[in-house]
Amino acid sequence: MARPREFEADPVAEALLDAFWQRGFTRTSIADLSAASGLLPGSLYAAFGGKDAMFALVAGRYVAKLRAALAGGGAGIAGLRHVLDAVVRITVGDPDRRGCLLINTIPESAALSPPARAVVERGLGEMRALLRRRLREAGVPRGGDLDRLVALLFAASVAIRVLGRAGHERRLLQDIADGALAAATAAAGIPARRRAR
Amino acid sequence: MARPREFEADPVAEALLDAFWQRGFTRTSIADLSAASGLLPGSLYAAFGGKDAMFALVAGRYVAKLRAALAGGGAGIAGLRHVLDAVVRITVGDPDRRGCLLINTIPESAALSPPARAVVERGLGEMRALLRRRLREAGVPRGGDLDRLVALLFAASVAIRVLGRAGHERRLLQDIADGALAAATAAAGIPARRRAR
DNA sequence: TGGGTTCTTGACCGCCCATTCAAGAACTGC
DNA sequence: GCAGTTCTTGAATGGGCGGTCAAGAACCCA
Repeated sequence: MARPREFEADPVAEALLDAFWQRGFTRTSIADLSAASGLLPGSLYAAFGGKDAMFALVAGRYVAKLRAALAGGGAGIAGLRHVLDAVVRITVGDPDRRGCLLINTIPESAALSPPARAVVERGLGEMRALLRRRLREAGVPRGGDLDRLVALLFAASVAIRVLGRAGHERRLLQDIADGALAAATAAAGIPARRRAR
Repeated sequence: MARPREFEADPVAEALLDAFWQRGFTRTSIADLSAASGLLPGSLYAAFGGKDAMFALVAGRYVAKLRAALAGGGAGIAGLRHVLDAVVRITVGDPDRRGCLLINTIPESAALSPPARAVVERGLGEMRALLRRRLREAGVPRGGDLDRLVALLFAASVAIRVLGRAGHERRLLQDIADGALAAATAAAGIPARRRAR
């Protein structure tokens, strides 16, 4: 046995996530991470490895949180509504409007290590798979229609996150969610209920 | 009069655009710009000012090219189809899959100078306005429906560009365009013609 | 109490960044 | 051909980057 570490990994990882989420991978320096976590560079490297490993860790935790935020809401069309509304809610609920860590990372994914890039890509794939599952539960049969609806709902989710980061007003983001959902329900032959505004 | 410059501004600006488009603002160094343009740093600074000014210039040229690429296609629903198909075409037509310079810049817009940021925001606003104009031409009256349709089509365009940069297959991007267009035509009461696949 | 192990500290490394500048080169007008 | 002006060159600047490391501190166990 030896000297115990003076910090807990969880809150430190959360602080690293905050830093990466706000400034992105490239523009977040080790000094930023050190300031955000309260740990000196040496301790960060001893505990987590290099910047790449820190980002991969943080991205994995982010995916888990996203998964939890979008879970529930029941099956069928209600579940779809729940997912899209949750996307809007978490987007505008962040006062810093940081958008989605995974999507923000796409333009700089060439700067990521392969493992970190894999975490990002798997996370996005999971979100797309969630929408597909919900559509299947809503009674949409496999086929071209399903593909098109998954694409549309995925696109809506991505755009809500991107335009949320760009600072667009909630109304636009909600219009995207409503428009995509109305399209999905109509095309799938599910009675859609227009959302009150 | 004095010594004439040994290069033309236009092809040099085009080279700068290529560099920024590929690697983004932050990760593109002056050395990158120098290598891409064939000019030494001193000449770049003398001709264009600092990195910020170079990016603002380049972004303005990019907007002009985008405007040209999306123009035409006639009025009404045909014009809308033309715009969305053009977005898909220019996205998958780029072998490097660089996506949209403006949208790629959103996550790092905090690193931009205010003038450069303004160019980016105006460019995106112009694209949204183009979709709104086309919808009006297609007979959609002003009101909540118009807002929702603009939002959906804009979201589709943004997502096509983002997911194109992420390397997704053409099929997904075309599904997004088709889904959004089908939704728009259906919701607007315009007879939609399903696209052949 | 003392040896062994692990953690923390903060200075340090070499490199690359955006930017500047003095010196030389190339041109025009006289 | 000379003066004046502008352009090009290439090195230099200070600062920040990701990453490392030796030294000291804190702990467990014997």
